[in-house]
Amino acid sequence: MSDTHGTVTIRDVSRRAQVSMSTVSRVLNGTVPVAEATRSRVLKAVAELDYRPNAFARSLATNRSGGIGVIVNEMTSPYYSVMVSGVESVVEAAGMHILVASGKADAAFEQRAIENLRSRRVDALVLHVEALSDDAVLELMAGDLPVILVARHIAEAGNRSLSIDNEFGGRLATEHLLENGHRIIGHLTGPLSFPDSRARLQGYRQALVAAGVDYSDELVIESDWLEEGGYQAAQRLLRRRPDITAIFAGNDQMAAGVLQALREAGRSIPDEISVVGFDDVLFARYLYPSLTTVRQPLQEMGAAAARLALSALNGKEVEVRRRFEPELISRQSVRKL
Amino acid sequence: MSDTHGTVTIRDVSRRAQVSMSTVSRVLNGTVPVAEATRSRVLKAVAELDYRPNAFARSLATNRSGGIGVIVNEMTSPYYSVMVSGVESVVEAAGMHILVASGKADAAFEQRAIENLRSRRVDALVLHVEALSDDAVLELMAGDLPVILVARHIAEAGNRSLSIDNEFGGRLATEHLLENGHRIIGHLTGPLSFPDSRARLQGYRQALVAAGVDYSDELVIESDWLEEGGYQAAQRLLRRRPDITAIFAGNDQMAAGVLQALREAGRSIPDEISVVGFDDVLFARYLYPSLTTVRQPLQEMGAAAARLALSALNGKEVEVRRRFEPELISRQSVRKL
DNA sequence: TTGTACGCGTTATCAC
DNA sequence: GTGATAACGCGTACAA
Repeated sequence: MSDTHGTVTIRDVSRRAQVSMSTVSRVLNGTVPVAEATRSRVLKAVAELDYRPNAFARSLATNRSGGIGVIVNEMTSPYYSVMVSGVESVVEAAGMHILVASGKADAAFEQRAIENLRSRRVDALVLHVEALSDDAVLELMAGDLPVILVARHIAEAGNRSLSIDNEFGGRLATEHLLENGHRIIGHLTGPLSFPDSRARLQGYRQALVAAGVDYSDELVIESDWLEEGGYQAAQRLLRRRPDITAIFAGNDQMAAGVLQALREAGRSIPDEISVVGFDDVLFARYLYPSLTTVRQPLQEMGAAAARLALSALNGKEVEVRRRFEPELISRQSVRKL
Repeated sequence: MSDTHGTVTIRDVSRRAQVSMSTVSRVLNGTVPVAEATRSRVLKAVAELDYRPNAFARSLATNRSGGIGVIVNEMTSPYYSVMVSGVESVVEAAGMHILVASGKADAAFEQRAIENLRSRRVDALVLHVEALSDDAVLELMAGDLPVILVARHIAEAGNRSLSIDNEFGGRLATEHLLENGHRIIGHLTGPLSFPDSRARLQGYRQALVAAGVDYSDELVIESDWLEEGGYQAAQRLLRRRPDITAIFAGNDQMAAGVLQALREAGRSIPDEISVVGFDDVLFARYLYPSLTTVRQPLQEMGAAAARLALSALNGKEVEVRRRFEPELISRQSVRKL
């Protein structure tokens, strides 16, 4: 009826159902068995009064917020938002929620974001931090707040760190080109300060060697993950080695720049030059030609991280994969030689 | 030193600073002036003990969570995430945080999402809901929780609803094509059940008429916002009117499908046919040719919504723009005839 | 300007 | 299986 006369509390429910507040709490939380008759009486009162538990009071009593903190570089990025959505699906299903903060791949930002989420009293943290040092991360993990590390391998973090096999991904991309008959394959890396860049480069190199193709520094250019960087690097590569027949870009954004540079140079794709990207971001399929790339299972990794976080909370051990393997997505930007 | 022996509370600080708990509270919240000497003594104690206020207790006492709820169709969408980031920047600057939930453009989902955020006790709600009826929205807004409506105009919502002038956007796109000499201009709409679709169509029509070009149903096809839909609709359009020289797609995703269909039909873009999209999502610039489109000021609108929400909380009136105007972003997909 | 004492709504502990 | 009651940590009248 009239729910305007102040807030309905558990005490009101208890009075109406003629039981103690404790019993109401038990019915609602299902912690301890309650006689069926009492139970339904309580539920009836709850419905009639339209009672909603006060999350603040509950949190104060349990010292749990029901929130999981998530940190990624940039939540607007199509790349990270997929990971976040993986976390969310699991967390949501557990009746909890997520709080997202941006780290901007900057140590100070990341530190601040962590502090921020802590002050909000999140129950656990899922971190994708790129700038923070291993030591800082480990120190955080030593605290009492459960922390799960995503897309980053730190040996000392044990089973609390999930990672992607970037080396394997680099191999996948390169092997795909080799299998299509390519022998002169350029590679654009992200900044080599990123472990991901180095691992992908390593995979590229391994695949070449395994196929009996000599590795050459001349074919590798360090770039910056960005479209413009890919554009310029591709131009340099074309000047250095006009005989190149394929380019493996370290991410899709650089690949977009590569496509543009090739078009401007009058090289048709994939007829004259093939291109492979990395990430499989949303726009990869919209590029022209649609981009063959290496997909990272970000959604799955986010979900696994969430499961680990929840398990750390309820104490139940859970089996999740800790090393994720990328997958080749074949589209139109590669052609058989 | 040792911060492992239990939690530091405001009582510990008060004892150490030789003041009452109230005084500590005052210093921390700056509600009431405190003598400078006392103040610095308190701050010193806070620092020494590394005291962090308990957000739960604070919320229980103030009945404020510091959280602003945000609902969008899909938070992974590059489109909506921009709006969310607009909200976040303002909310964050105010020392608060956001909670995001997905509405999936489905009334039941939207209702559930709202209920969910309410149970988390958010202090205000920023809503981008497409399926929920006007009545349901108005009923919600009649409650005690401040609600700001985004990208949706409901007259009865008064100054709590922000909207984009889609009609103007449709005019912009069409006028741009007209100015470039085009006369036979097709238009692909989203589902006409969406007010946005109808408004953009209306703008298209107005621009034609204003330029003395007859409007023809034959040139308009209702589609579904999706790439595949745009692809098929473009094919139909080409069959109906092979003499068409330009297509205005109701959003960028359909425009991507249009580009593909045109390529397959052997019509070069923009030499034979020009294309304009709507939204300016992230991938618009990566399409080939890069897409001329109509940008929606989503970031700004999100920020304005956040400011309104905060103003509703602290009672201070604030001036914000309530009607937003889209803007033409000229790229490579349109050519002068 | 500062201190005292109570209330916020729930869960947990202990008794019955 | 159920009830009484003491925390939980902070804000805030009210008093001094």
